[in-house]
Amino acid sequence: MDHGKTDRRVTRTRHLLREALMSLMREQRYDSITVQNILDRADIGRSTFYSHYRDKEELLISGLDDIIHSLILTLENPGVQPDQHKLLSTEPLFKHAQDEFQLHKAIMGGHGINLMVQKIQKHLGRHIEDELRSWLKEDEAPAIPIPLMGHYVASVVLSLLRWWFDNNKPHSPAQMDAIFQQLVMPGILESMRPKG
Amino acid sequence: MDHGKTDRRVTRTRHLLREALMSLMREQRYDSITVQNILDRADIGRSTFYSHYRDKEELLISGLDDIIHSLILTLENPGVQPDQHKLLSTEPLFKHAQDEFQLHKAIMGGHGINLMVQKIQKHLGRHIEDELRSWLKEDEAPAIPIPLMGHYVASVVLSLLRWWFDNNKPHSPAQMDAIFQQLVMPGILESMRPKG
DNA sequence: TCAATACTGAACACTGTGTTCGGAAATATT
DNA sequence: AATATTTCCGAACACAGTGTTCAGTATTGA
Repeated sequence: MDHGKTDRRVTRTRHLLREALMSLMREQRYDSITVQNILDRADIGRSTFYSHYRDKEELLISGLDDIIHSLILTLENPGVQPDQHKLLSTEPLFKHAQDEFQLHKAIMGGHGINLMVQKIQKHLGRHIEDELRSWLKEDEAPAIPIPLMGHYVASVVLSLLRWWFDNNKPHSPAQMDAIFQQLVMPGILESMRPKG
Repeated sequence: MDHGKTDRRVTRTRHLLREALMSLMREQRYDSITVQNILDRADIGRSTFYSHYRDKEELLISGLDDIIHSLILTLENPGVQPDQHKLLSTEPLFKHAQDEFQLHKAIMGGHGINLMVQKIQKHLGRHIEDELRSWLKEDEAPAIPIPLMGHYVASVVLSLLRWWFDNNKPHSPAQMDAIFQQLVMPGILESMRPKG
């Protein structure tokens, strides 16, 4: 009935591989990591690897999709009621990044990791677009294209996150969110007024 | 006396290699370009390549440093008098990008090209920091760290540039600069007031 | 116990890297 | 023009990493 054990086994192997890659990414840049490195650390055979993943990049993506998903959820459901003066709360993101420091560092640090950043940026951008659109009354059109604003906000979030890491987290998540709001909201509010 | 010919010859070879790389980057991502590809396109021998550059990345950087330099100059000397309501004019940048479209596309498009973006961002960030500091009266301290603001502004500039490319340049350079000002300046001005 | 499924690891072909070196070609010097 | 110097050429080589194959082993489920 519950043939979960077989599946768990498969999952376990994949899990080991992901963990090995993540672990290695904390020590060296993604580009310089070898499939053999991963194999050694995970203690997994070569052919086993290739029976699960087409190549290194597929492994990377598979591991990162989970993280992205949880990040997106974190941002989209901040557990706070909507606020006309707050586009989105980035505090949960910074908090998440603080808790899972190593992981985020691995993500932000690497070179071939930009897929990741692009992906987050895309999701986040879309989410922000929706949020912005909901602010508009019908037949209103903002001075700046909504998709551009989404792109803008998403890139700022990630840019602040990167700065925060590169400078060893000199502020608390709440402070970082406050900075974000302070930098971004005035321009957004200004631009959302149809005839400024 | 004028032994320029020898130097020109060397320069010519290097130039051919750079051009070949740039040309290839317009067609495929940097990562997938082979040294042999470059050699073939430049019609240069293998050992000659390695007598000039340590590896592919060094060639990339050598070619890009020039571009970065000219971009930085463009931004730092916009030929416009300083303006208390304008942190920097990005119009020259967008204009430059329009004129040298292929090149910029190659720069923004690639994968391993992030060195480039990082470099520009660093220079630009520093320049903006200086500009911001000049706005402050002595013993004033802004609510948000100056370096963070520099990082923020630089990342927005590059982010807008990228959006502009990805969406086939739907606006004029002047319009893009206007959008930049509109999004960024309110938050900056707000944050520069020492006690808001 | 038997069959199915998942893992192993050695061997292999292949692609790309960076080095070496004898000789050719271009350039500079006299 | 003859010679010396510098630069370039390209084949050959050793090396590292990729992805595949396959016969054999270990695990699991009935």
